[in-house]
Amino acid sequence: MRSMQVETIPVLLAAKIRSALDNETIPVHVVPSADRRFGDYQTTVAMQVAKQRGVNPRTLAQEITSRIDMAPMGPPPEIAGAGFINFRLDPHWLAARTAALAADARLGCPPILRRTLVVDFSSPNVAKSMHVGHIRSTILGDCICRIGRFLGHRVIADNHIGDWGTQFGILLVGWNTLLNREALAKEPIAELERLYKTVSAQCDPDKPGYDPGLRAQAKQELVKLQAGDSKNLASWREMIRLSQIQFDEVYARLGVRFDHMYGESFYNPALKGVVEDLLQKGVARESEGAVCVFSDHTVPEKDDPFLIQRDGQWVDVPAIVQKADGAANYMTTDLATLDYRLREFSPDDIVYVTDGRQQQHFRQLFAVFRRWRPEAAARVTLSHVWFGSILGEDNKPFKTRSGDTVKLADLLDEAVERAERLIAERNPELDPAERAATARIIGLGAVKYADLSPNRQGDYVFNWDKMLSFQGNTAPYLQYSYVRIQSIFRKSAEGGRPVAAPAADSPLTLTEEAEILLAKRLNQFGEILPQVIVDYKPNILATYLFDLAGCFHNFFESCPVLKSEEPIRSSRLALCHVTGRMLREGLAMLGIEVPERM
RNA sequence: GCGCCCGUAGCUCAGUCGGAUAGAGCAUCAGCCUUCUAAGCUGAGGGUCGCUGGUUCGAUUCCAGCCGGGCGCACCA
Repeated sequence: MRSMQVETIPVLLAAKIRSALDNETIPVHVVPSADRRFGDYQTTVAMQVAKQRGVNPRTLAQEITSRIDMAPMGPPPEIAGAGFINFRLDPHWLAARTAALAADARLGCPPILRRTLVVDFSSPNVAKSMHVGHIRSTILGDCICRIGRFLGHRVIADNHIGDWGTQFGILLVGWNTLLNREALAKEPIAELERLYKTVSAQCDPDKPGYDPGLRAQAKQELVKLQAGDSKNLASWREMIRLSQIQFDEVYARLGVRFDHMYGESFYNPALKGVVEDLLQKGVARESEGAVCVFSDHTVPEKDDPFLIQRDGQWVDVPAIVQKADGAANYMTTDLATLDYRLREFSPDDIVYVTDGRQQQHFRQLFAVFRRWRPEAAARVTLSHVWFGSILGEDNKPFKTRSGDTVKLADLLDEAVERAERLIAERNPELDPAERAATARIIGLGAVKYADLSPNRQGDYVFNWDKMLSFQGNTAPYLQYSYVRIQSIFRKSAEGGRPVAAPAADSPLTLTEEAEILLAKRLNQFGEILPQVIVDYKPNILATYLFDLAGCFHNFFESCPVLKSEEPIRSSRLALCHVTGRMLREGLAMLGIEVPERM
């Protein structure tokens, strides 16, 4: 399929305005009109410019519109209110554009400057089960990758697995003293979690069974591991191997793929050099036995990630790159990772998808990196794409290590089971094999959509019913819209008239209100998709698809397709075809599949 | 204390580079299946956009100050 390589409607209209203003650089925002009475698109640029120039906005709007030639897009623009300029689209022009859209591989997305994007997401920990806390990063990150790829960017998905750190001291003590081989063979992650839980409780001074000796032993095992002790190294590798099996299973179910899974340990050999280089360049210095990066006082105190006000005084909150015990921490690892990625991939953007509580960490990380490698930092945009917490019914965050978390695998099972029950109820004719396959698509889609449709920065309360609700603004609603379109094509084929994909030059005939509204909405896909990636906000795409589905249902209710006469019939089939494709591909960008029947 | 985020319909949430009469879903009520899948569609009711000021022709959106909630604040990630 070819690409039509055209600009979006707001871009075309903005160009006309700029040319009318004799100013090619002025920012002009053309947006879909809030109300249908005000046409299809509107701009407030006349009021803004009039303000700067101290002239009457309506007069200026008059001047602008008199110099705009709208043909063949639509009638001359209208002026309304205080100086709004409203544009209307000619249905014939819209019909031609929609026909081209139907045959466009990019669904109307404008050409882009290709960028290289590294996306760091999911980041599960070895020896722990993946739980609801991992779901947002995994699904959001995957979605960003998918949209980036669709737009034509080079995307590198990198899973920064937690395979190193102090928890392995505790795990090794458990491994050496409490390991049940049988349990490990049966349920490796559950057994590893049991080891961790048992030993860590005894290493916690605030807990009843506290054993200082065991705590020292854990530290000892960690030191041995870090020093390359072969026995500990072998145990550690076994833990990673067992964990990797779990990760692979979950990712396969979710349809998430990574280009790399370099764990934290991958960067171990580089850590010493990072610290030395920071010291040598004067970015870091020793403080209380640790190696730290302090504020360089180049930004106002309140914007300085290395300062905080306490009791009216600005005090240092340095970034620690080497602890007093000589060990590196996650700041060091992240710096080494950043350095590696820049050398290996030469990215234009690096995106970190984590929860919002790590905002300070990333502000410090980015600031340290800019001071450490200014020339490299100038070539890359670093973004922390953060999201809110998942809360329990009591409005308190899920605790990560206290056992009360819902396992991701269980969540997915439950979603699929619920979907299967619902399908059996609604559509008993589906044979069991198709029902199972459809249940998987619907159940997983519901879970993903529940995470992608709200604003990522908000917290949300975990709730089975809400997450798996199949009514209203949900994935099943969108999938259902697609299914109904496919049903039309099936019916047509059964009647001996299979429907071919519409050609770019096959004319559409748009007469009914619902057809025109649907066509307008279809043409907005190319406007919203770039917005989604600019702010990394998949909910914009989700909202668009929901809205599109609404327009389709509206059209579907009021405009018979197969029973209408030519040329209306072909025209409506083309509308169905492009809507179906947009729903399928739009949902695919959210990581959601579509069934043919449900 | 300081920083970040949040506060929009009974509930869950969209919407802000300032724009016209603030939108959905759920729930409630009233309609629509002999007709392309009713997981749908149409309509109704429901709002001091936390409060108070400021900037502006125009503020849910920007600024300041409050109120309420969440998170974070040297060697965990």
